[in-house]
Amino acid sequence: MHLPSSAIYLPHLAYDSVVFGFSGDSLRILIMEYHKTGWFALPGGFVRRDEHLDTAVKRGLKERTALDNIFLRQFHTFGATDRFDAAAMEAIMVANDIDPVANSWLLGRFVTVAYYALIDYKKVTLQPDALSDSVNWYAVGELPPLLFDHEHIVREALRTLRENLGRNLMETNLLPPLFTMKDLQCVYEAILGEPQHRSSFQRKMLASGLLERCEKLLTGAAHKAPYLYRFAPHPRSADE
Amino acid sequence: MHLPSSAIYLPHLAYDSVVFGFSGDSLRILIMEYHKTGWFALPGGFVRRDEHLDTAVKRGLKERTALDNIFLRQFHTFGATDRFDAAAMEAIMVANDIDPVANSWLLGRFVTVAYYALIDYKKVTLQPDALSDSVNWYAVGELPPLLFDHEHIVREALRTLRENLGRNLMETNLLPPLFTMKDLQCVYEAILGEPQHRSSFQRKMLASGLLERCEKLLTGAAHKAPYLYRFAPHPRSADE
DNA sequence: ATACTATTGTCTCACCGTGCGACAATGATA
DNA sequence: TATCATTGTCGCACGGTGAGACAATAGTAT
Repeated sequence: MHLPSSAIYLPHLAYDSVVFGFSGDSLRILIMEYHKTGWFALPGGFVRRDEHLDTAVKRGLKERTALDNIFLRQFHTFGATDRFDAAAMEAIMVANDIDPVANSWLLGRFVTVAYYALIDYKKVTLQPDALSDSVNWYAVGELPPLLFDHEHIVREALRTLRENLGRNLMETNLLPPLFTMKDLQCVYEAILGEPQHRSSFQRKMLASGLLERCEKLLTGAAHKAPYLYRFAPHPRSADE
Repeated sequence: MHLPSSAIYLPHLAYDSVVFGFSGDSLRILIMEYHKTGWFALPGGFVRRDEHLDTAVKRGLKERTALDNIFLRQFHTFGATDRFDAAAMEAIMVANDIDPVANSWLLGRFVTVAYYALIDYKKVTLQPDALSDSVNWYAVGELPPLLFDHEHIVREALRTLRENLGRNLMETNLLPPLFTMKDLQCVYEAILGEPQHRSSFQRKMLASGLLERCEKLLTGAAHKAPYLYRFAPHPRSADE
């Protein structure tokens, strides 16, 4: 079986990614399940010796989601000595017919750099890797128990995402090029986990200078046709 | 000469610390100068194989400042492939009579986890390490040219510090246990780099619920004696 | 064609935080 | 006792925000 080798990868250094998906209503996270163990974990990987850290994470994400140009942010590096569970890792290797002795570098301690990503999960075709049975979406709040310190990592990712929502959303590709104010509000509500007041939300968004209003929307809905908006290529400040 | 060995430290992983100091008026940063090279860099170090990442940073800081219980926050991990300059590193080793061949692990690529710290520089006795002539304070904005990507790291540290000022300041030990509103305002102004309006500042701080007011201050100053404040052990919310 | 319904864009109002200036209180000094 | 510098507080104007109200309108039912 093809396995990462200590010759090409930096030892003791890994990354994990918390991939948030959004599809109109709920916020979910990408979780992978290891072969024959029933264990769940965040998708992660290793960094090649001549590769930019950010590039490694993009590469891993592309392998699993077939998506390029993903919105991706590093948020914390976890370096506790007890965060890694060598026994669990060895069990995973055994379940996958990997020789723990020949690959003992995988049993050592790892410092992991954690990233979060935001993608539209309707656009994704999930692709399990060599070690995993499946990669699936789980609603935040209904996650299975995760290996290592991955639940902690998820909590920190969600906290950071909520703090930075305003600054991030424009680049996330979570919305189509043209969208209604209602669409935008749904994204905010899914991520923040609480309803937003319609009229205040609209006023705030319009005042932010991040949006450009376009033409009308006509699709068959029994009500007034809403405007379409797009993210402004060059966000304007207040005085324009 | 005593030198870190690849047997005790995690390879390819380092930390760098941006130590902000405050002494009543200006904000400064701790910069070290390498022996016989005239080159400046941030104080940093390596992580022992059985050591928590955070612990490694605390250890390094204690060696240089003799301070314990420092306010310390991780803010970013820098993982570009071109961030390290092997030629410069080799020159430093030669200037310090270190054999580059026997210590070639130091010439490879390093991913560095960056932290910032906030300390009161009146309480510090600076202690150069084995590789450095001196450790000194430099005002932000008057830094010497720094090695590697350290200027970039400093900019990011300052940005993060300013964003998180409100949440952090209580734990920084930048102020004595009891302090006046004026003292607090000076800290804010040094860090933010711009003057604050006295009365608004006072109102905002009192409303934050982070402060407790104590008795009067009597020290000889030709004016009304100001109240003394301390940080509330259990910050109260608005409704109390 | 007309009435009705659901949704949307906007307006108003009250409230709160903030920049900014004014004023009184007060400890030290002359 | 008078003066001064600094401090605590108050008032005002302004802008952002939560919350509700109302008119506009595209589709649907009658």
